[in-house]
Amino acid sequence: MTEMPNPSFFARSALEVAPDLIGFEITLGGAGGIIVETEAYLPDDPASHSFRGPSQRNASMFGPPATSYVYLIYGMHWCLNAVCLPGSAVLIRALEPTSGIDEMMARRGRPDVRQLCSGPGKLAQALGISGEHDGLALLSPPFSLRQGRTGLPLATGPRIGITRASDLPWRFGAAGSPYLSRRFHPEAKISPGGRIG
DNA sequence: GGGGAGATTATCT
DNA sequence: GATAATCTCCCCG
Repeated sequence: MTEMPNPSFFARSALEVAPDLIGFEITLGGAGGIIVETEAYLPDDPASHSFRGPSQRNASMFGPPATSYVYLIYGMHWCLNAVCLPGSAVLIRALEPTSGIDEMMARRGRPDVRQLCSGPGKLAQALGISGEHDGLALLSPPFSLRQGRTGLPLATGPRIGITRASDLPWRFGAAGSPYLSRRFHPEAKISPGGRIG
């Protein structure tokens, strides 16, 4: 029950992996938590960094599945992705903090647990993620990924903060979790631990 | 508790 | 030179 996922877990469309990652626990150097929010980015997706093909920044997105893709946004925030099939990735958007909480609070400079990992930039800062963590294997130290919780009620909605393809409901999360970057609309709830379609 | 401004820089046009 | 998968602070009500 607390096993690492098989590498083939990530050798699928990001659209399948993104909802399946909800409930997994990810840590870096012992700090991290339960994944409660993700977004999918695909190769033919205008909002994806891979849309115009490989480049220096997005090289990791074309590497093997289960690789990290870390990039800097707005000149100051790092974001962590899990690479799936080539050119696709899942943005890890929010965690429910479970381990290394004191350490994460120190990195964030805030005592509020709800503000530790409730956003892609926040969780990267809390876990100490930066450019040096780009292109690493997510299933090997210093990262760890394991099944945490099962049966979480799943919600979907439009992705956040993008200008292109902003209507697609490719954001996934644990409905009602207090650790989301933003709430989902109530009717966006899918099914307890269910699959997407 | 919601809306808006500003921060700050790698990457690509 | 414009853009960007964000966050925080400040103001308003």
